[in-house]
Amino acid sequence: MRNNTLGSLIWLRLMRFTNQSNQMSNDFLKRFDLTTAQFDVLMQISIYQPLTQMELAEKVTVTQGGISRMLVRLENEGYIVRKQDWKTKTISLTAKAVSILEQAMPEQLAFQTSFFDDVLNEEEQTTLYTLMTRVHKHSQKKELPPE
Amino acid sequence: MRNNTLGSLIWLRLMRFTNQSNQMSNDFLKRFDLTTAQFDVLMQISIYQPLTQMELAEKVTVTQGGISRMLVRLENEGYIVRKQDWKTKTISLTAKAVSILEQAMPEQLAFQTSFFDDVLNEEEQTTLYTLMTRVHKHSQKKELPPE
DNA sequence: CAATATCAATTGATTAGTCAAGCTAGAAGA
DNA sequence: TCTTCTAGCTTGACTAATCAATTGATATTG
Repeated sequence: MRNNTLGSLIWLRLMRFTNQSNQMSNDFLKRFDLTTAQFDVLMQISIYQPLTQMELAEKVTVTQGGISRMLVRLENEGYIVRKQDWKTKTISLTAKAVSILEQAMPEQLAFQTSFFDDVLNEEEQTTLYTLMTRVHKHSQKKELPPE
Repeated sequence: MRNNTLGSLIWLRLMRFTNQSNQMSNDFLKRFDLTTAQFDVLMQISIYQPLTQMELAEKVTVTQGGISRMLVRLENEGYIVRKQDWKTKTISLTAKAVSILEQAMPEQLAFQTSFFDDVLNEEEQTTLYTLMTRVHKHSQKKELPPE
């Protein structure tokens, strides 16, 4: 029954790895009272602020509904402010979020980096990045096969 | 503010890709009335059945709580049967699940494979698989950095 | 034999997300 | 000006997961 292709093995590997490292990252970020998803969203806001919810949703590849709920939580925690600007809501970070990010960002970057630095040299990392970039870019313009 | 390392770029790429391809896979599997997570679980059961919930949880890297809820759904849909064996519950597939898997498995495998076959040659796929395997295996024995 | 320890599975509260239907406010047409 | 359209956001119902506390069933100990 198991006639796996190389591609399907890569796929599973990627899924298991991201799943696992995501959990570890959640664990790590507990010291800053953040989850990986929240950190990701706050980072994107900090880079592109001020921006609308639609724009943000696209950056983190989440639906409008998903970003709406996430922002409600972040707003309740006092990390962001939204103000109705015209018919759009513009998002920006609070001082609290800025100061937490300042601490958390370098540490989280180092944490992410350590997954690769520990086992791959620079050349191998460049190769991995190049290959994954090609795969990712391709997937973005991929169509669903016909039924 | 953006002094990203190569590792952190790889990390983000992996997260975005798996996130996206997972959604596409969900979309694809709708024709079989399955989600990616359900397909994954059913596949593992089909390979290792009969097995306990703990064992299954480990195979798909989910907590006991997570697998418990997932199995309730799969049981309600008539895909699996659980029977209390001693103090453990043993899981096995129903005929319905077997026949659906028989159809869905080759198609899902082809679908996964196409993410890579379309843009990477055999050698590149082998390289990608090797690198990711090293990264994944390393992450499994990784410890959380001290506070 | 009754009390307790142990291990598997379930469950309540929460985060995170999807889809699709419903609001809401400003823009445009009659 | 008043209705209609539309873009952006929210929300209800659901899948999927986590953690931590609880339940259930057997095994062990006093």
